[in-house]
Amino acid sequence: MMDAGPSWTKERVELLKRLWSEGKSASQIAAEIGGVSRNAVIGKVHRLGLAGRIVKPNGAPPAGRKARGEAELPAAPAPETPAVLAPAPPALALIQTQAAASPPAVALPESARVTIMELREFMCRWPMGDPSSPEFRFCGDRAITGLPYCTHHSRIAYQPAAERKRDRRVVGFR
DNA sequence: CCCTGATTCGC
DNA sequence: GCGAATCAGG
Repeated sequence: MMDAGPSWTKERVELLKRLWSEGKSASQIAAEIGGVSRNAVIGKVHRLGLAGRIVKPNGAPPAGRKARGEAELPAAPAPETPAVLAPAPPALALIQTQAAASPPAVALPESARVTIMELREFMCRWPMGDPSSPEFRFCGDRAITGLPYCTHHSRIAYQPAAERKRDRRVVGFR
């Protein structure tokens, strides 16, 4: 006589609604309600039309997908040289390798350091730090006229082949 | 690897 | 309608 499984009874749905509106995560709700997986909770939430409850303060949606068919971008039209970016920016791998290889002592002339918003045309665009981090900065020193980098970083960026070969530690690529 | 929610699709 | 599988992203 027992039900095979306590599906979404009124009580359970209301509990779901309440917890969801309280900001509980799907897995938390699933645990509290019991008998259901977080997937079940999410599925139900969507069916109830409760999805996408609170929008982030700024406006960027927390996370989500678009659709199965078009997971990735169709193909960025490659908007030419962004102008704000260096014509030939050093590969990220290279940058990190260098940063890591540089002695903490007299590493880079971390004089300026600017955010992308503070970056000006005459400033050195040498990236410093993890681009995905809010701490990410550009060198910001006075760039050599006509070049995207300051003297210091220009030497690194436009290192002669011969010199590179000798000073191989920086390579990486591939 | 942990977590989040989103979507799909067979049941 | 349901929810596991799968996905994208933090």
